[in-house]
Amino acid sequence: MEQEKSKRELIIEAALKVFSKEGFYKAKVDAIAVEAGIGKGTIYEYFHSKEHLFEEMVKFFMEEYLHRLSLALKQEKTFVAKLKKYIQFEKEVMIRYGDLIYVFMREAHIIGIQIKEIFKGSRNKKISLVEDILQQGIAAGEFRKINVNTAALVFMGSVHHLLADEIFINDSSKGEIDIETLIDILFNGLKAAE
Amino acid sequence: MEQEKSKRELIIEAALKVFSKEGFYKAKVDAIAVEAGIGKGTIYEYFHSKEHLFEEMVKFFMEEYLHRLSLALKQEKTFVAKLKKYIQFEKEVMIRYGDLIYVFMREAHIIGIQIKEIFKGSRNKKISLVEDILQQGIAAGEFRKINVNTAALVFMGSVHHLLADEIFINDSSKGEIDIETLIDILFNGLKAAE
Amino acid sequence: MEQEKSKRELIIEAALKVFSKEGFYKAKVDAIAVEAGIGKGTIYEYFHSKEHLFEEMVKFFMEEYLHRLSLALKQEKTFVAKLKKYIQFEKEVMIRYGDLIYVFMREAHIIGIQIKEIFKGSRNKKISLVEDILQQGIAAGEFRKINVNTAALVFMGSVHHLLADEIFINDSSKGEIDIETLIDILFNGLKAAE
Amino acid sequence: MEQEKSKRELIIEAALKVFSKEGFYKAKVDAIAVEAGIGKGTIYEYFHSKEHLFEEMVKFFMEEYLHRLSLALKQEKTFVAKLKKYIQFEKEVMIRYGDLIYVFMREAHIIGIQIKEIFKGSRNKKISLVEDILQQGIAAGEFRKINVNTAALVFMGSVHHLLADEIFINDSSKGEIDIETLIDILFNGLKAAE
DNA sequence: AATGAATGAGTCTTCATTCAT
DNA sequence: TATGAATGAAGACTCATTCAT
Repeated sequence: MEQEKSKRELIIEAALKVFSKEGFYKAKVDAIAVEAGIGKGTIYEYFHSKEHLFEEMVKFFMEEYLHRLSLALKQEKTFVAKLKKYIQFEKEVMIRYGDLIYVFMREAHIIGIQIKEIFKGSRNKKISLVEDILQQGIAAGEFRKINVNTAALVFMGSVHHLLADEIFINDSSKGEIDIETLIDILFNGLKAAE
Repeated sequence: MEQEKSKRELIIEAALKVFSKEGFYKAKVDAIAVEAGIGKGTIYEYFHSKEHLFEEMVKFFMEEYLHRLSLALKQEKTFVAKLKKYIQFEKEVMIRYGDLIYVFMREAHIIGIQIKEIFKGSRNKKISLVEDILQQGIAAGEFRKINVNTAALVFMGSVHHLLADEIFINDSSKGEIDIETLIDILFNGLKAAE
Repeated sequence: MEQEKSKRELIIEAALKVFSKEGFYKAKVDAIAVEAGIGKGTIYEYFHSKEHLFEEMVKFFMEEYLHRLSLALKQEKTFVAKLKKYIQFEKEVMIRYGDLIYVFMREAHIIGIQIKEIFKGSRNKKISLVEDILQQGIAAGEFRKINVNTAALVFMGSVHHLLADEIFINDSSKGEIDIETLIDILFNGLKAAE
Repeated sequence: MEQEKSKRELIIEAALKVFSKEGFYKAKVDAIAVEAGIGKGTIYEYFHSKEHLFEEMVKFFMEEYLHRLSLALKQEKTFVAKLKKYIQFEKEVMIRYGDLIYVFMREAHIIGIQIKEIFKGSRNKKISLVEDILQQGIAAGEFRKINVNTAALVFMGSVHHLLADEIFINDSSKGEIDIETLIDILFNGLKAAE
């Protein structure tokens, strides 16, 4: 039982490596087996099909991702520190796995797997985490009583775009985005002082 | 001559429909031929391979996209109107073609096609268009002298995320994002008045 | 009429070049058209199919080949000179066209074209030419009253093998076979003097 | 191990049958699979491609051929018996496989496979076998001190031509060549006694 | 008569999946 | 339970042939 769970995770982690690098169609089941250090047939002892493995891997990744993000944010006290932690966390994930969530969402859609609900749920949880931080800022009197959902998406989108720009377009594998300017813009806005 | 160009474009447009719906690997050359209303072999009269067709289609789409965006922005006078036009334009493209640029970029990477430069160029042109608008705002004394590159990415990322959230996650195929709140946040910031 | 014959021959000669270099299957009708400097469709005005063109080309080649060989041999008076002329002629053909007759025979067989009779007829004519020379030697009292058919095949086979060895195996594109030794062996035999 | 070698050879032998009958281009991988009584995909477990299979089959055939010829010749004591054995061996091979070596050489050349060296090596080994026999005759004082290389080629070419004439042209599937006359001509020459 | 753009039947090859061991 | 040899459905691509101009 313990053994089986361990092997299952072994496969999922190998799948994560291969699918994130090759995408669903270019990834070979063979390559995943090699990555996991097991026989090809063994994969089919734990998953009905390549699609099923992909689906389970997505679930695993999303849960793990949200769990770790949640833990990371909890480690910080102030909402500013939390926002900066969020940026840091996203940066590390993007450097390691690339723009995986977008990619998985897209591929799941093409494959026809019904995991939209998983993405929706995960995404909403993630948004909630950011909304909570912003709410904390409002409660502290530091932020205006703005629509936190929109604000959360603005923040997340900004971070995502800045990171993607650095990492995927400018090939800066460090993703050295201008955090201070970002925070400044989001906090103080673009408008000139009247 | 005129005829040939017409047939080439016919294929590219069919390819755009099929590739945007199915992605590179799931798309069948056959399906593109059917979509174009021609024989399978005809595609190979105009493109060496499926990959070549994909590459040419991406170039075509990116050029067309930037050209239209540029025209749309020129139609507006004030920078506020331009920013709203940008949102409108992005919304329409995303509703029609989905998150194509992200998708194409990812797939091109996996296929191994050397079109990163095309994306890079296009992306930089698009950023420039937004930077120009923000610069106009600064020149008009309405915006602070902020780093326009970061600001442009913040704006674009915000718009993209809000739209993607509406269209892909919440299935609101209209993408009814909260433009006023977005503009308010970006202009005035999150901070409470002191 | 004159015009048509000319174009037909033009195509056959182009076909000869391409088929002798590429073989039946690898040769493209397109390549033959390019070689002939005409449009692809034009070939089908003169021949029903690739097979038919191949068949007609084989007939043309065999007739031309035998005609020229016959003329070349007639130019020589003595049977020794004729035999040497035969070697010279075979050498030139083999350098220019490769081992075409074998090849055509083989390919015709595979394609399923009924030209075995053509080869049979041509081959028998060629054997007759050599038999006549040998008969001339016998008549002159220079040769024993040996079975001329077998002797002709021995001579032809010897020449063919020596040439093929030089040209195809040892890459000596000149085919410098040891004519004197060949003639010596065939005339005087291998046996030591008693 | 034993099993794998067995399956590999099974495929090669099926390939030999099909390629020798159809030639490289007309032969279908499917047909080879059917001939071998296995699935189409299995062939690709043992060979990268149709070309690779062809190449390996040629190597196999050439080695087997030379090995058997060598053994057959060793069984005979006198050089005359060895020469007759050579003829007998060639006849059997040609009846069974056709003019395979010529054909394979030609096709390998067209396909562009680099097996010319294999043919060259095999051919030289075969020539050596015949040269050794002739050398034995010279050593025994039965043959003149003639150039054995040329003599070997004369002998081999004569045999080949006589057999090809019988088998391919005159459709005598028995290849009943006139061995006595051949030996007589080669031993005693064509010349009339002085 | 001459052309070459258009076609689609035909073939090699890949790879997810099965199943005997 | 774990394996990997065997399979064959599926798909990219080629090229002989047609036919409208």
